[in-house]
Amino acid sequence: MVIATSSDSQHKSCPHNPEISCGNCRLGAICLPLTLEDEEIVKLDEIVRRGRPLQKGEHMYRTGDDFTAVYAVRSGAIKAYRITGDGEEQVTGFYFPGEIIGMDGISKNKYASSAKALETSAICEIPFSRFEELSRQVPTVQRHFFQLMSQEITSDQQLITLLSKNTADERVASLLVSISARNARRNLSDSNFRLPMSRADIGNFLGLTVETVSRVMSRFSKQKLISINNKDVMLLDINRLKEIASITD
Amino acid sequence: MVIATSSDSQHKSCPHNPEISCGNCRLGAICLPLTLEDEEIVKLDEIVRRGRPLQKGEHMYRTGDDFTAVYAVRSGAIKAYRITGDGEEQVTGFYFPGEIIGMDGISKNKYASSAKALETSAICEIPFSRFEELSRQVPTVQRHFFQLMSQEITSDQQLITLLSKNTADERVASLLVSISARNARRNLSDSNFRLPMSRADIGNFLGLTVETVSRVMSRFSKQKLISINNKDVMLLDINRLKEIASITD
DNA sequence: CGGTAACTTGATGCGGATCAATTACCGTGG
DNA sequence: CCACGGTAATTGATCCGCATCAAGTTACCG
Repeated sequence: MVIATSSDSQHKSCPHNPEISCGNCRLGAICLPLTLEDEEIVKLDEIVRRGRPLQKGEHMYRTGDDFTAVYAVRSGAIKAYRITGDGEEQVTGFYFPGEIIGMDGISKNKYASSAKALETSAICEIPFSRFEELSRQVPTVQRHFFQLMSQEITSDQQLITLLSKNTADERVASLLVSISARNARRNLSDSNFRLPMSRADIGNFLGLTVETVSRVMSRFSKQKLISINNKDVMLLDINRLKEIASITD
Repeated sequence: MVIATSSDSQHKSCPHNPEISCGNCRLGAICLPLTLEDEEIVKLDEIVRRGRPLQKGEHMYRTGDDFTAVYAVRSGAIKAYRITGDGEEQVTGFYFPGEIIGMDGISKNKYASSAKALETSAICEIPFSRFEELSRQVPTVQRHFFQLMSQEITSDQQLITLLSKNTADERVASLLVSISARNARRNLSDSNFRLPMSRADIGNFLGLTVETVSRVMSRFSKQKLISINNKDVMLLDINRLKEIASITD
């Protein structure tokens, strides 16, 4: 093995490593391959394209771009957003490793939203026409993709409920608990993590201003529910947070 | 033809008439068969089940029921809603003839929401496992269903934006314009219709109280934008309403 | 290390919620 | 057909949570 001279010599263990397949990706258990047999994963692998990682701020796609593919996040974090009639941004979701994004493009064959990287992120591109074909051949793939889209619908509906009924405290607690749960799914700490998005993005997503988000988090901190150091968060009392978020399912 | 003695002798021209197939349903142009060839419509017809009409207040399904089918509304109007952690209702959508409901049940194989009739409604039940099979055989069916789910996602995201950014006036105007457009799609009047849902349902859906909905509508009425007589609405200045709703797409 | 963007904290104001009281509607039975 | 009771809708008065405006403070990046 050649000793690398540049600083990216640690590349092989880097989570953005492109030399990976669905078969050996440690996200297999939560990503698209979830229910697949080995030979089906091979077929999926033939379709999936892995490009260079996106840098922070780079777009995967923008509103109005021709829809060609859905994307699986392999590392990093992505935010999806739309632009309102009067030019404002509305964040519609945050996507973490193992999650699929871009399904809103199917209906009109153009993306209805934009997606950009919140930090350096590796992405698996899944060209849709080839994937559609695979779906027809492999019932479990079709079923699983129906389920993924359905999941997107139910999570959007949860957000609708949140925006319609909940207070600022409840909204912020919900987001923290949600991120915690999604970390747990990836076998990461459910109580100690870094928020990849800005306070502005959080506020935008939750239908609150930056100031309100900041105040709520400060208050949670004073109440010893969380401990914050800029973007690093520690959940000190997850159960209480869940209560505040009034998580039922 | 036998002269009917009972008052439902007008049954044959009634929109709830069960003696109908996808092939002769006048909603074909906007419903599931949209893109299908004649022989494919026949296959779809073999799957679709048409039961007796639902009376006002009757449920199609409830949260937690086993997911077995998606449903097409043939006549009437349906509201979908979930129950929040603290027992409150959150209306997530209204569904009119030609629209498909129940797709949120796919992901967990249980319905995530409940659906009930706002007035007497005829429903086409589409058993999902048989439909899945048809999707695999007929690519256009699969594609069309992907599109329907995607559409549900984008319309949920529009609602998210509405709830997050818009004022009471904008929300109410949006709903009126939306219902108007959906009526137009069915070749009904886009300016003169009856709201099948209560003010409470409207408010719940839009994240407002009954009182606010009532006030906004009264104000719109004073401004000669609409004319209201209980549930009957006439849109007097659709363009202005669209401006208020700041419809872009 | 300077400049700028991100974040925090405080003071004030407003849109819509809440509380309260009529008024209009509708199904039901006399 | 009309009287009546219950529900839905309207209208008014008050209140409160979060937005807005403003002023620091801290992190970040070239």
